[in-house]
Amino acid sequence: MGDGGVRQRKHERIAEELRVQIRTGQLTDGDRLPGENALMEMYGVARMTARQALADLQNEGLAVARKGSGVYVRTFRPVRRFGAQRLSKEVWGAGRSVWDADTSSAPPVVDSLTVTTEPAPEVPARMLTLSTDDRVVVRSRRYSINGEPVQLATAYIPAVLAEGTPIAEENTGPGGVFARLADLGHAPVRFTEEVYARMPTPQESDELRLTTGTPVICVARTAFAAGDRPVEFSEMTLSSTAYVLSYDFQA
Amino acid sequence: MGDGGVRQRKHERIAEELRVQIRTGQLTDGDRLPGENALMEMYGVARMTARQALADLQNEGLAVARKGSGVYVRTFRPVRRFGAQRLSKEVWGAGRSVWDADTSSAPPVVDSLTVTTEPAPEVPARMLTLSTDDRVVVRSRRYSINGEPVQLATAYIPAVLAEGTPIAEENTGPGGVFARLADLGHAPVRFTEEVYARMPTPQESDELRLTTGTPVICVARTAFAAGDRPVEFSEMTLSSTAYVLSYDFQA
DNA sequence: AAGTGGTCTAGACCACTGC
DNA sequence: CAGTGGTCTAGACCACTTA
Repeated sequence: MGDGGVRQRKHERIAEELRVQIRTGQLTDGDRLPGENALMEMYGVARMTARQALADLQNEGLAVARKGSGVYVRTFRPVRRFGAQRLSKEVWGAGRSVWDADTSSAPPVVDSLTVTTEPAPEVPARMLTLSTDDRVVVRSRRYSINGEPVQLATAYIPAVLAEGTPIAEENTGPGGVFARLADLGHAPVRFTEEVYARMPTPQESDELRLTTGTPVICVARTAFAAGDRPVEFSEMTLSSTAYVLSYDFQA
Repeated sequence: MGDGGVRQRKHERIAEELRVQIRTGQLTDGDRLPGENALMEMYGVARMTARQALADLQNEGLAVARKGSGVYVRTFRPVRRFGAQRLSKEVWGAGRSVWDADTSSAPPVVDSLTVTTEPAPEVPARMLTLSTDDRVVVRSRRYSINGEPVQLATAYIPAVLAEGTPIAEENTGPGGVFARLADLGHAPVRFTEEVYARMPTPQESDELRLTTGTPVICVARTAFAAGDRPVEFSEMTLSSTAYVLSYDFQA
């Protein structure tokens, strides 16, 4: 005691100094941080202490490590809007994909797609007011932008509506699933969306090529046709580095 | 070579076995995981290897460490709805706080509050179509549920509207800021909200008492009065363990 | 007082990157 | 091939919790 202040852990002190350099712009987006060896010498610490400091920054999402190369500054700069207007009738009604509604440059591309028909899993069953004996068409896909995977999505449509229609095919045709539902007289008129955030599972981390310190945003959406009949349920997992969601509503 | 498969890192193997026990329900919410010493003996590994396995689980949000006690399973179970309907006119129009619209039990409580008037920071200035020379009333607060902090929020209201009114006081009276804006003839009629997720800063982590592996959800909301005049801008930082956002909209 | 996780040291070997 | 981060070992001391 008597040392005049709080004892600061060495790795915290190192991390904080690097954090300041990032915050003030001395180090910015692609810049290389001092490596383990450099920090060991600069601060006279052991390897694991230097590593801990760098790990702190990575877990905060401020840095990414590239094996064999170095640790680099990563500033948060999400790219793509994911808004309610993407579901407006004008968009899919006109035979364009909902994604065309997005503002920025390159549109997401479906990168992998599987379509199956199977008994409804518990959550989709509940949201679609089905029993788990009822069957649903399941469309799982991954979206990428410029070769970077950004979203995993799984849509569930009751088999009674979708079986034998283009909805159960790989290619649903212009306007996508919603346009086909409209053709069948089940045009969605209302949506509810639930949104939360969490850390990815190792599998999601892999499929979306996420780096340490990158959470995902989970969106669960239910589409209702006239008479409040639920006709589609989707679960989406978005890379938080790729998306900002936007919503607009009246008082 | 010749070992017949992919080399699996020891800490990954340990983490995966624990993950499976969590996924299958052998270990659930408050359960204590095997500690560092136990894992060292069970797998014949060094302390740092056992630590790495436990750290992996913590960074995924599957476990929390309690110093001097152990590492415990944490399953994701958000508590509180944060939806668009909280902003409907019926809610604040009737002199109740927007939070009353939330469904579940104990309402969030303001736990610390500062009100100042100052030149508009860059982002609020842009959203309120002000210059950074213009002044704004800044209301910063922290909300807690049952003593657990869950949200940080900062609201910005143009000083030309708010100065000398209850909006610049600590206690804004029934219905809050929106009701007072309505009294002044600037009732919000439309809102836009932008939502994204990221890892917390060390300061946020502290103020919201977040454990490792808990992201935050950031919400930036702008309220518009008649004639699309922006009258309030709020930045909110929500603990992802406490909130599910919900939205409802028409095609 | 015993056990726990948190910090730290001082080594080692590996796979990968980039010149 | 030199340098990097990733994994791993085998110790040590500390602050904290629990009983």
